[in-house]
Amino acid sequence: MHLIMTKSPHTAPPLEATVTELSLAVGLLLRRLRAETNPDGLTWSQTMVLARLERSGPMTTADIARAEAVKPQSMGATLTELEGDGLVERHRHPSDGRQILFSLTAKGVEARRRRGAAKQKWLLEAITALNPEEQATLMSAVTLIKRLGASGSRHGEEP
Amino acid sequence: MHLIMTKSPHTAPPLEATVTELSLAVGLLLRRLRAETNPDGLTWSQTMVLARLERSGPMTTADIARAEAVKPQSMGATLTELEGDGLVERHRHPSDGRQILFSLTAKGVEARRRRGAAKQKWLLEAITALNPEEQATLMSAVTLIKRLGASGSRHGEEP
DNA sequence: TATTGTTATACTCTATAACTATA
DNA sequence: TATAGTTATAGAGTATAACAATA
Repeated sequence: MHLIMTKSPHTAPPLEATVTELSLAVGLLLRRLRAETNPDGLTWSQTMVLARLERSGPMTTADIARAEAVKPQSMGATLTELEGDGLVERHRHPSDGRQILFSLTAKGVEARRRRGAAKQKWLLEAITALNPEEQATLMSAVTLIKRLGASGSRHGEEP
Repeated sequence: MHLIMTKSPHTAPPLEATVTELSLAVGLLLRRLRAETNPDGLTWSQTMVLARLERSGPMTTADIARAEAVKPQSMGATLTELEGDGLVERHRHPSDGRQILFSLTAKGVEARRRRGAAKQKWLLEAITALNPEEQATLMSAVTLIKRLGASGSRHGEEP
């Protein structure tokens, strides 16, 4: 069991150190993920949206924006790119003419399948190299980080 | 103890799901952190560099770039901004005329102190709201995430 | 020749503001 | 009037490429 220790107990309450260390760690990992995203010419953000649609099924622009904690306009831009690449398609909402549902196309599903094999190999290997206890800790932490990411926000929760 | 379960056991090995879920969670949290960074007019990246210099002492451009997993040119831009704001200052390296050491100025130290109190209040509160076991899990995971972020890379390790 | 840093340029991601269409 | 989405513009954060100075 590894615990983060601040250099001296009097600097700050441990939880403040955790905020800083968590921020640094998350920033570092995300930059690594971003830097390596690209077997299909997809950016990291595009990949994340595809992953979410695959997992959650058809969603509206606003729904995806809420889940990813970005503004609808920003998500609209990403979806337009993905649509241009033929990876997602739009459908009219059955009862509300304003809303538009996005879902993966066959090509989008295929892109997800290919990625599963090739991408983020380094991260998969790094996680595989952890011992079982560490893997369990990481998986538990993922749910906690999601809660933190969704907490105290005007944003909606993730499904 | 919370475990992430994939919807059906046959979709993918659990560790692949962990890669995806970890990516989504980290992306979400980082967007929240980025969005809220700004009591002093500092951006998130600037804040992270100040935090690192505070923790590790004087570092060269290349050192910081390695630690943050960005290119030296990118870090150079960030450091130039911070220098322009009077938060960091440069010093000649004692033995190598090519290298430049950056350290916090008094104003930079003050900015860190003020931030400790005010910033990322929502995250500190969210972490405080976790139970002790969850907090311990999170702290353990921070060290794991740092290792993942540094793994398999041409980048150096973090101090 | 290899390394550290700088300058110039471009792309990704996201935000804010103003607008249109539907509820 | 409130909500979903679109269009236009801007800024932050990086990257790549080409260069200068030092080792």
